[in-house]
Amino acid sequence: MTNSTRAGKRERLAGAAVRVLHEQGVEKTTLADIARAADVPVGNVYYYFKTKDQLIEAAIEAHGHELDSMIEALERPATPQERLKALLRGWIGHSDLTARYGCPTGTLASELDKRDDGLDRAIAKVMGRLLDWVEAQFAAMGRQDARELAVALFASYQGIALLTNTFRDPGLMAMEGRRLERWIDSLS
Amino acid sequence: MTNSTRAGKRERLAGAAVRVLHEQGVEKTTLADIARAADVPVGNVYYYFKTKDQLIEAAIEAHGHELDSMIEALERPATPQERLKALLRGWIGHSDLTARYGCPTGTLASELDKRDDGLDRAIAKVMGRLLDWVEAQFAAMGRQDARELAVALFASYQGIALLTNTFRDPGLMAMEGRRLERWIDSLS
DNA sequence: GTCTATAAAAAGATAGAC
DNA sequence: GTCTATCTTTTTATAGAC
Repeated sequence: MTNSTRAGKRERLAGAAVRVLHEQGVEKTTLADIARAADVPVGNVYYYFKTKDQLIEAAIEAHGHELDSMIEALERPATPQERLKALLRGWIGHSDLTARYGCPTGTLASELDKRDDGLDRAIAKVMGRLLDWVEAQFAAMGRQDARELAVALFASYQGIALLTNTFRDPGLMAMEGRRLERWIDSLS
Repeated sequence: MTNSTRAGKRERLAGAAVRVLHEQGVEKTTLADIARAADVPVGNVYYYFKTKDQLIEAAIEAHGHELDSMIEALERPATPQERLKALLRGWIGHSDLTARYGCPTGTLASELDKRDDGLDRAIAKVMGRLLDWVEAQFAAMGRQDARELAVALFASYQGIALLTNTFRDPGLMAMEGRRLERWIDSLS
């Protein structure tokens, strides 16, 4: 087998892990679940990842790359206000998935915090990159309190994702999303 | 042994479970952990609870009673604005604990959602009672959009609790708490 | 009613055939 | 490099002595 095939399976496992960890949570997910989703035999997983931790770490990295791509796409709109609203609309667009499984980043962060491996720091870094991007938008709007506003917006999203998930009601996310859009408009 | 002793151990187990589940999470917590915290032999747990699920359910109920007591205490201030700000200050007062373990209700809701027993509905009901109380305060302020405001406030709290936990920074909670106090004042 | 010892099941990890 | 079979550990749950 060539190296490219090897890389392919590794990435397939990491990609499948992102999906399955979001749907089932870290602790309820077995290596067998991920292997099945990636169409790889269970025992073979250990050729690519020495431990379950290393596979989770790869999943965090893969999820981080997805978020980085999202951020890149969000750079298109001309004004920071429009960019932030595009972010909000992206979140609202996933409200059905959020109602079922919560925010992928938030649920992962919450669960990894309970483990004593260092993986909670990895997901914190990923979340930090998105938070920094939001802060940059508020700064571009000329706000001195950009960090505080970024934390507020991000917290509102994480919180409404949790409520949407807990009450299984995508409508909550749509309602709060509209409110946050009005709030962003009011800041200009 | 008398019934009162029996009830005592049952409640001690449920109370210990509330604490340990908050600190370690549902999935990382074993019955042995809870038994140790309650000072009860492991095997004896099954005399009081037939399954782990039933013990978790009792913990949810006990946590619900704690929240109900908190709500009762929050009724003291004369105006709804003061009552909401008292709630905020209570949250801020727990920011160190939140930085270490997250919001007890939110982390529980997030984790229980991944299980296929029905316990996620139980924690949703508990959270719903607090949300309803917040809504009642906004309604008492004469707001027609009381539900929307209640969802927004509660989401902000749940979200900032998650960020506070993820970044291990109690200061985030203090900062957002002050912002929310100003926001409540601005609504009158 | 209380507790110990142990069974049963699940999941992570490894050895070794191919 | 790939995969099967199996070992080990952990944790839930039960049987039965006291």
